[in-house]
Amino acid sequence: MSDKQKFYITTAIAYTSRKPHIGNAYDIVLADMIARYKKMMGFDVYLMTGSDEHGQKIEEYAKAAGISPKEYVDNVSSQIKAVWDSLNTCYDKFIRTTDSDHELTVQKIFKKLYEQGDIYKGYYEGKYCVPCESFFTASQLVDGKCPDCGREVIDSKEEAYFLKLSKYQDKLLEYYEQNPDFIKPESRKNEMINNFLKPGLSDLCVSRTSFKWGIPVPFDKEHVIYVWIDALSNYITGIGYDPDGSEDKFNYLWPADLHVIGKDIVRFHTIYWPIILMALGLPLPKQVLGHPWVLVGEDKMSKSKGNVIYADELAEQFGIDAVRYYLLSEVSFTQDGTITYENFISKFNSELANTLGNLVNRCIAMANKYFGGKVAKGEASEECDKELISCAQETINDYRRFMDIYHNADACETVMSFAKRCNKYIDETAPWVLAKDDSSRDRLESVLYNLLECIRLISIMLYPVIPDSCESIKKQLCCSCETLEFSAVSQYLTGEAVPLFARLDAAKILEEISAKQKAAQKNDNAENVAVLSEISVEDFAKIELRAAEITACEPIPKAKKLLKLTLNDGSSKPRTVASGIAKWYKPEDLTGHTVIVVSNLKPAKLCGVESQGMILAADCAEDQVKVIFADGIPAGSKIR
RNA sequence: CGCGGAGUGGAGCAGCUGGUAGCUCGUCGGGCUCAUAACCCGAAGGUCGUUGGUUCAAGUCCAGCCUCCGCAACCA
Repeated sequence: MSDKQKFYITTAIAYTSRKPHIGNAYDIVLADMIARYKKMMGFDVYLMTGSDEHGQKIEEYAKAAGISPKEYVDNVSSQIKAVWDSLNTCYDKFIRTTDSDHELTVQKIFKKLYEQGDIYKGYYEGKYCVPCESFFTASQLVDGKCPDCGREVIDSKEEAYFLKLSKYQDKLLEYYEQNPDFIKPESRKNEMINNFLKPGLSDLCVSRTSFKWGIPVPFDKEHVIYVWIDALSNYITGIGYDPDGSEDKFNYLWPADLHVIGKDIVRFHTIYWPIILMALGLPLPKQVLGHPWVLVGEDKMSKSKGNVIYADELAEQFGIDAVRYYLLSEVSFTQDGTITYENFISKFNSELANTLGNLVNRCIAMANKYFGGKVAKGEASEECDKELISCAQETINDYRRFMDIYHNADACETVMSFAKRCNKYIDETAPWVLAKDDSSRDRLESVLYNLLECIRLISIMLYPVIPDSCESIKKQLCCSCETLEFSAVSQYLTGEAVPLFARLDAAKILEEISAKQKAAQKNDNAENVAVLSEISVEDFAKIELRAAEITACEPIPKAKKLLKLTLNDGSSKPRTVASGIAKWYKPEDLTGHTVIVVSNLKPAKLCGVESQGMILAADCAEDQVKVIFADGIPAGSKIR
């Protein structure tokens, strides 16, 4: 295919439950950066990404939306693709697990593994709570009873297919040992060995009967193939694997050189996936990179918290490269990165606009102003020249070293501090002073040449991170030389100076954003006032409310949010109620007060305490709850 | 003793295999004017959560404790 060495890189495929947020997008941006870097280093790169589209959740979401699962995933998958595209990512293939060739191959894989005995039919044994219609493992039970309702559970068996993990366990450990770089970062590998491999693997359940939206087991229509074999196989089905004879493309590309995934799914990629491959007789991927997450402030992003940031919207507002740069320079190799608008703007202004953008702009401007853009290589004999050049060389070395091990944030930092060094060089040489004196014309020219060379090197190094901006630099330099070496160009003829990044007005933007968020929140609240449908008097009559005096109150150990209340509800027996108000009330604040209790609520067990009813409380504001006191009303009074 | 992560100048972070505590932003003072109110220099500011231990020497290793944050359990 090519005389270059191949590099096959994949991202995790995104789950089509909803539009991906910026944290999900980190995966593809990181992979894209690596892909671009590897291309630059002369590899024949193939980057695959895609969407994971089966499963119970999607079945449910589609049902709730009143459309078919296929319609649902078609919609979300195209959103995923749109977000990826909005970030200027250059993937070669976008696979969908609903692609017919993928589905067909997965069935073949399943069948092959079954026929050779690596998959067998067995029973998923567990405890079943009939009223809750739920399965639990023995460890999930509370006092041997249903953790949801506290009632007795029965032993139950469900037919299912299993993959023999245990059979390959030793071989897998051996692979870890022989390939010390298989899992990165290192800490994740230790996690896998200590938590899963050492205790011993139990066989993996690879089919389900509880939902239909999946690839059917080809020889047993009651079952669908569960996510493991379906989703993980994308890495081979997407490039033409076939148990009956694969395409050339597969033979060329496999094994993958790098799986880029989030740290939460390392286990699936370093235990289940290699074992599936071993069972298929295929070589294992060379490396799995489990990257950290992007958090919003302190929190994980979630829709319910209302702190979701979408990459495409951010790119729309601030520019594609701004988003790429933020992600790639902020999220380090092992530690979660955080994103806030404040940080985003501050980083944008200080690093992209002030340090880099301004450097390029002032240098091109000077080249044009003093030499009409025509700047040739000259002597670089002064001390500061030598320093600059050796700094350039050092930067290139460090940059390569970091990029080769995917320390993207460190690579960005290295290049940025080199840009700072260039700014300093301008101060040291003061070209505007040289320009005043005709006799220092040669000196001025070589100073500018040195700067333009440095800018060229920076644009090459940052290309994988901020491709559009680096293209723009190239255009301004009118130079297509991509040799990562100082002094590779003999003469420049620069073009018009175009600012790369316009500084952002932080105060103004933050104000706009908070106004927008407030408006959105108001909308939410307005909707919440009347979201429930009307009920009849009869419905209301089903609820029994009584006044009850709190006779005792204590915290529940192990429960952060719960208080255990003992109530006198007028009856002879004290009533116990667990209430999630520990954050706002101390036990002594409540004892002696009278409250209103829903007295005919089905009891439930919470953190080991049986709660017989609930007390009324109001959600007053964001994160503020007030109990409704009914002091003075005799205990046991019926409320209507 | 549920699992895991973290506690370093005002903020956000580096500090791997132990030997004078660094970076970015912010603050203050100065310089420069080619450039995007940018750029450059200097200063202030930390007993590196706490206690004890190992060592000639500990953010850096060990043990205990405290606090914060996720997850799990959980707002009946």
